[in-house]
Amino acid sequence: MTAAGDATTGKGPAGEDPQGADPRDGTGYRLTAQAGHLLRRANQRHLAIFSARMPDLTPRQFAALAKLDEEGPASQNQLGRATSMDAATIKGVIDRLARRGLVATEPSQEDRRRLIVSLTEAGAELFARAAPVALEITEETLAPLAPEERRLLTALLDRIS
Amino acid sequence: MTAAGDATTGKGPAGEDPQGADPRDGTGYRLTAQAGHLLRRANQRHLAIFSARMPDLTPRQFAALAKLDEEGPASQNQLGRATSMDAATIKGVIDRLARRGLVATEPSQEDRRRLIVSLTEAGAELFARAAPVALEITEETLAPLAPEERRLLTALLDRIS
DNA sequence: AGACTTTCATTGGCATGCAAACGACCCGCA
DNA sequence: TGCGGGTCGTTTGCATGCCAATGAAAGTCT
Repeated sequence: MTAAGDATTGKGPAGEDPQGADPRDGTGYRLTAQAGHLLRRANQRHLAIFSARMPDLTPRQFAALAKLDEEGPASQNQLGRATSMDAATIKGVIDRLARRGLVATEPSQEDRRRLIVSLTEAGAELFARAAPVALEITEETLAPLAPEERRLLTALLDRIS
Repeated sequence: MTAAGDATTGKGPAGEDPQGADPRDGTGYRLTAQAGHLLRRANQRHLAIFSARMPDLTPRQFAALAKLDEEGPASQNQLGRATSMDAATIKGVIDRLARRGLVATEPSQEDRRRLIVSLTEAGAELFARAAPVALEITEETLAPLAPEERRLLTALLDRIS
């Protein structure tokens, strides 16, 4: 270990307060006990696993390809809603995918505001190769949990989404 | 809200595959069933709640204040590790907090590489007012769950972090 | 002491993510 | 038929978030 004056604050063992309010100090707040912090950390680990296993696609780019594969062509905003990205975000994602030739865009005939996005041949092929890896990523993300716990976590996350 | 909630049973002969692989289509991938997607969506909802309840502070800015209040002054990188932000990210957060006079920075005496960050009077006061709100944010984030489920989710998230 | 390894802070670059503002366009309704 | 409200895509601005590279400063090992 390093001896560079790095007090790791061992703190007390004690029966912790699961809510994060701690009577020991004035404000009663422990960052690491908050749901938001835990969600962020879990997500961070997941993203690290993702980029290690699928270096050529970002999670969002893959999500867009997956949804296009799942549901077929859609307008940009539709696709954004389906993947939980706002209009500004999905635009950047689609632009980058289009620049790589993984998706194609064309204006809609019925509604001239809309920009229809569809998978290209290359995009479909890449997705087909990537999908199994994506399942492995989910697997590795949930690796610390037993099968029963994985289903439970999934269900709980879905309910607070 | 979706049918993914009943994933706790062994299921029948050919029920849903909770892992997200679905034999019905070629690639066998359902985006909305993946842990990463659910983590992201849950986090998204949490961030929305946060910014609605605490418009003057971002989650990361608040986290930095909270950690400083909890552990006292620390170097920038130390604080980053304590709040799970990398060196590049924590720098921006501290810069913005310093510009608002909520934290102060000064070079360390013992180690001239280090930049010691501490709460200012104003920062401590703001945190004192914000901490109760932060607890409410956690509360609202977990509102859809029963107390027992909240503890369970927290524990599961901690294990995959 | 001198070389090698680490750590610290900073910077540049790329990719989200969200809010707000815009112009174009569609639709229901008076 | 014309108009106001809502949608679509775009752009700008700000705040993460991470990687890689860099120079300065410590620490370690011989």
